Amino acid sequence: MPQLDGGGGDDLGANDELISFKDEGEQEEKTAENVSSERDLDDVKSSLVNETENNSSSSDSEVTSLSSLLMTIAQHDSGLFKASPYATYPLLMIPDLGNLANLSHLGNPYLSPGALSPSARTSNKVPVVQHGHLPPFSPLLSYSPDPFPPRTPPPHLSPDTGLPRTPHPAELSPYYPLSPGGMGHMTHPLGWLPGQSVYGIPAGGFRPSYPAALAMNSSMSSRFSPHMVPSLQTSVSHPAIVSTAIKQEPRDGNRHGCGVSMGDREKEEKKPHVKKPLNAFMLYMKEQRPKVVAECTLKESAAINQILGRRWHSLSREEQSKYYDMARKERQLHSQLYPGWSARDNYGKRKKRKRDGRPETAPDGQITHTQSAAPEGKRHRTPPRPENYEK
DNA sequence: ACTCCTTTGAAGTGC
DNA sequence: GCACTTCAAAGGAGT
Repeated sequence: MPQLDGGGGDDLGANDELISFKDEGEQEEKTAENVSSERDLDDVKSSLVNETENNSSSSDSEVTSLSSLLMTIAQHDSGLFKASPYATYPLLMIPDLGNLANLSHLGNPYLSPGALSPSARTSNKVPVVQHGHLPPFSPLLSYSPDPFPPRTPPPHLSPDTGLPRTPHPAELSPYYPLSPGGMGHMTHPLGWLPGQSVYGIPAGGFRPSYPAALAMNSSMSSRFSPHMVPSLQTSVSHPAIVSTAIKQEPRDGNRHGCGVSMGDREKEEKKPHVKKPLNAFMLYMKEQRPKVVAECTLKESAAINQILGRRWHSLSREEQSKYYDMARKERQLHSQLYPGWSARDNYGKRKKRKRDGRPETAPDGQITHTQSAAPEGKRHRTPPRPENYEK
């Protein structure tokens, strides 16, 4: 494992204990990994493909089972993907919030040079100005102390009236093209990839996306005096926001089974579902999945994820730290955008899973089940984070 | 149409 | 503080 002497001084996760859930076989595999690290990827790929194809055509149910397929993958996966996972590492994440200005020249889609307010340039924190009368995302709309706004009306102002108009994110970031209907078709440069389906956008619109909000924060803060800040009830949604009414629509009349009245239920359904920020591994998966799919023709996500899990473990501490860093920034931004959000809010948003086939009661009283796939003793705990990790 | 599978990590809950 | 649970993504497979 590339990780991490989780010493107490390790700010990557000093308090977290690294529990390897690799079994002994995987230890051996680790050695084999080194030995086979130079194997021709094409050979492995073709082997994988062949075996996969054989599996799919075989009448042997043992062979066709997913588990046997995964065994096959496991056999071939040792040291399989040694290419740097950063060969195409995009500058996806909002860089360290305190260093945004320094990084903006690198092509960060969210920022233009000089977009940050002085406070943002010098602070590690996203400037937060919380006004009770503003919508929840207002924290990102800090007002710039910049006393010298541009004399010419910015694009956010109507050329006719000089009054503020709501800037569309497409105007703020190249990543947010306008959809034909005028609704913002938001895609997150981090992996909310172009063409990816957009999460539910309620009529009134949601808060702006991370990048859009940040772009707004950046650009507007230097352009607008407080009274000029336009409404941000744009028709934009963050991919993390899912309209419950659209994505989580219960089919029965009383899915929650707790006597929720129709009105309450409707309200609940319409309440946007703010998703969890992606963790380091999820970010890694999002980035690497297409490569793995292309490399081994596998499409089954479960199999892909197993491969990605192994590749994740094969990453060096430094490599992993990049993703931990990205994830940390995601969480920071998420918390800035949704200060009151809790992961608990989403409990029960998914269909519950069973544990050992037994129904289980979730914290909210719903039937649930745990990660049945993780065998006893292999269940993971939070591993230590890379060296520069900060909560 | 819906759920499961499979991975790791963050965060929540309960003791 | 520990153990456990849930949910983030993904898409094929199974019901």
